[in-house]
Amino acid sequence: MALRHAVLAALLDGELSGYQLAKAFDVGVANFWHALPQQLYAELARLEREGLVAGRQVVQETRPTKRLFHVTDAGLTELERFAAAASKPSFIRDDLLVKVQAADHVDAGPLIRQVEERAAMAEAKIDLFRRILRKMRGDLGEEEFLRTGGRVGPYLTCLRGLAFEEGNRDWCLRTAAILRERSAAGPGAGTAAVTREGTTRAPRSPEVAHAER
Amino acid sequence: MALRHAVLAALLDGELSGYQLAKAFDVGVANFWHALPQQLYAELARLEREGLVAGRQVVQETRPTKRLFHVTDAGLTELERFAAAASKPSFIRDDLLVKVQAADHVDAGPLIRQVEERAAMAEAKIDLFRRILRKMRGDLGEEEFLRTGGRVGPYLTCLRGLAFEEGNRDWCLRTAAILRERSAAGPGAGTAAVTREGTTRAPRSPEVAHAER
DNA sequence: TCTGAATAGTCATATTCTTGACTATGAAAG
DNA sequence: CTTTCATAGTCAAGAATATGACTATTCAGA
Repeated sequence: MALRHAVLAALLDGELSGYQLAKAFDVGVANFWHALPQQLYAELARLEREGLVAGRQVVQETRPTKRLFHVTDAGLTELERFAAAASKPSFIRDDLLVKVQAADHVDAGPLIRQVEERAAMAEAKIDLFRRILRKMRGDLGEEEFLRTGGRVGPYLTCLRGLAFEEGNRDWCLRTAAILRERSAAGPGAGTAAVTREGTTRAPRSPEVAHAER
Repeated sequence: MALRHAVLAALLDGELSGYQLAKAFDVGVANFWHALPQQLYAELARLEREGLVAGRQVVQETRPTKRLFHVTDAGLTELERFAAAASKPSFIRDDLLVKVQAADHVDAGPLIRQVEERAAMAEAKIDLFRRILRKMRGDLGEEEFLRTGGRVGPYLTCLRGLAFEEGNRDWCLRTAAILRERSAAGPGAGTAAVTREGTTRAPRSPEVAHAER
């Protein structure tokens, strides 16, 4: 039940429509959470039923009518409660890491391409985050903004996003370089064959094994 | 469907029981994926039905009987296919970031405590990862190991985990320092009250609003 | 000797997230 | 003048994850 709180937190900086929320929680700017439009519309409906957010309809001349949501006092209270409760640790869950884990046993070519692609994506996010941060702090220097500025929450989460993507990029570049070097230097073949004989797949070592079926 | 591949990747380094897998996918060492024991036992059963892993029973004198699993050739082929397919981007999803996003609107005290607690957890993981890396590379220096060693996959994912936790720790310490400073310097109160008047909660700005209900 | 932790594994339920649709409208691009 | 993009939102179904409880045995410590 953290999506609801993520939505509440996102709505703190001003009213947003479901559609705007969906964009914020999608690509790029999703610094602190990620969710698809369907989830967000559903969550907004639930939150409204429970009185934690309230929406008002805004009829537009040029665009379809939308509903802008804002956090109610009850919502703020709930957020307060959530913020004071224990956080569950966060885990990494990344396709690409699974593939790198298996790097010694699979074809290096496609893997290297994907790692480099990821590095490029990280670079793009880094640019984006830097722009967002500049915009948030305005004329002030970072240190000054963090001491004296208003609403540092979004700035801090964006800083985390930036550092994360920098770490991502650096690791991807290094990993790509290493995999390239190894697949070039690999004795004979540069593919999975190298390790299929090289390392032990250990197809049944004796061990303590008494019975076996 | 990435858990199955995470399991396959984890089994590449040698046979493991469901229980051992569960430990690897739980706290700490879960560098590239995280899952609970129930998921893993279920996934192992599925993988075995589909012939991607095979298990052998090992009766132990002192401990309950266990089953050790290893990846079959079909499993290796499937992993190969997975590694060559496109990766879906990974997203951050973190309770603590949601709370920090709302930092300007909630009580700073509990939040600071949690951020510092997280910093300590990160520090512990850093130590753990450093130990694991040292063990993996043995006598070799890191660069040398990455060039010439066997099975660099796990080493690389562990490096990512290390960098991630270092980023975590640094960000947590900085965030805690900033929140502390601000809650100390806050005019009058150091709590949510600061922003409840300070920044705009914008309870209905006029905007384009034609109709409203 | 009792207690708790570690080993080894399972069941059922509930929540959450993802996939793949589908309805509309207006504006810009070709 | 048609296609595509951006806005705005919704439904249904399925896969993946999480929660909580449960059965056993052995070893170490109070």
